[in-house]
Amino acid sequence: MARGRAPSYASQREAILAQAAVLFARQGYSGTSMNQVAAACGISKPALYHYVRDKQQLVATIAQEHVARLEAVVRDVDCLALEPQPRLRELIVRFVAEYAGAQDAHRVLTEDVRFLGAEERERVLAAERRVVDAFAAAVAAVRPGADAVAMDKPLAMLLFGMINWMFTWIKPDGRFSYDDMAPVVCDLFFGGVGAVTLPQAGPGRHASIAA
Amino acid sequence: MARGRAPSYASQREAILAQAAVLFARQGYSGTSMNQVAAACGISKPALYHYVRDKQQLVATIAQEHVARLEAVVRDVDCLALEPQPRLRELIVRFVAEYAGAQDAHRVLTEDVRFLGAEERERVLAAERRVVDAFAAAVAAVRPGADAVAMDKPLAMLLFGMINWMFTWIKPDGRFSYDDMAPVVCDLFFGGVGAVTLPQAGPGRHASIAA
DNA sequence: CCTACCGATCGGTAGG
DNA sequence: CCTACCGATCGGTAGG
Repeated sequence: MARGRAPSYASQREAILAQAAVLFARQGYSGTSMNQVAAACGISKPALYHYVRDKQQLVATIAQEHVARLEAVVRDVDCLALEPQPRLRELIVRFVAEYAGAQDAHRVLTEDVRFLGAEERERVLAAERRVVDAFAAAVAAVRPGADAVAMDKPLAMLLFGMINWMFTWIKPDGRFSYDDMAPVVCDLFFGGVGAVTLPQAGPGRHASIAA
Repeated sequence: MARGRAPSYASQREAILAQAAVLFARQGYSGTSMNQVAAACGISKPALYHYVRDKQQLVATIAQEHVARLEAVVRDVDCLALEPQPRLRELIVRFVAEYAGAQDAHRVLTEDVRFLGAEERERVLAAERRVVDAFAAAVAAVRPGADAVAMDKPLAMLLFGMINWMFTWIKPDGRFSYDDMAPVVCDLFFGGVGAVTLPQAGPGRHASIAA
């Protein structure tokens, strides 16, 4: 009876999600085959389909679980009941740490969600929107003023730009780590946010925020 | 003799590059077939291969021409011989304008260069590195100090993060345009860059810049 | 009748 | 510059 037993369903499925995230991040959604995912997990393709319904569900799960962790970070920081500036700082530091520990899932979230079906895509985008709104509210709180209503969301997006872009240039063996850069982002943002003024509308030219 | 004539080789090739950029940006490199490119151009697949050698050359040309335009912007601004702060401001404004007019090529540059062969990829990355170095030098010039040598490149990358990320959230029919956001980025960066201090190295933890 | 898979191959389509 | 194809591999599923 002491023959080799397969790992439990739950842990095997987790291993599949982790391997798939690596491959999707490296090769893109369409450039990654289910054969490759199966091979990376050391199982056959039919075995892979025992754990996941199809390729779309695989990427949907990776993205959904990642954005759910980001929402959890927002909730955790809310529970700390901090003053505006320490609160935004805590959000930044924790998001950077979350990204550092889930770079593959993060790339899947930012690049591969477009390949989902309309319904699943909307579910992920809705979660992203909640995270963005939480950051925009945190930005508004550190920058009270008449134009805050108009500018807090674009400022939050510039902030996301700084931290989302990090994974393209920070290398594990390099001089600066994600943890090193989080306070730099905070210094830059808190130092500069007071200097920002509402842009005057150009002649007939308009564009708005969607995310 | 007055029958329909094909457009000239050069203009047809330009049209193909533009159409291919749209499709690659929308569907990714692997998710876009050469059949789709041909169909979008209203030509047959063999006709498409009359203008391009293969799929990789197509994406390489799109990325190379885009990064070449960015290098041209750097040269043009250098020719203006501006003071440090107006110079960096001019770089930011012109880069944002360049992105706004080449969003598809920009996405191809940031997402699809990984699918090139080693040689072509290195050629594009080398051009990107020259652009980053120019920004890092411009950042160093507005921020003279002992730690400038260590921090100018990461600060330039945070700056690139803000402007590179814009194309993910600015919508053509929205409230803010690329042109509206360029001065906001300038205000935020110039206002905050003075507050940045060199991060103290964590215990045994290191990471550096590659791009 | 369940689970956890296997070797083989399905109908279509990819780049060329 | 088209029709007609190739070697291979795609995502997904058959029988056992």
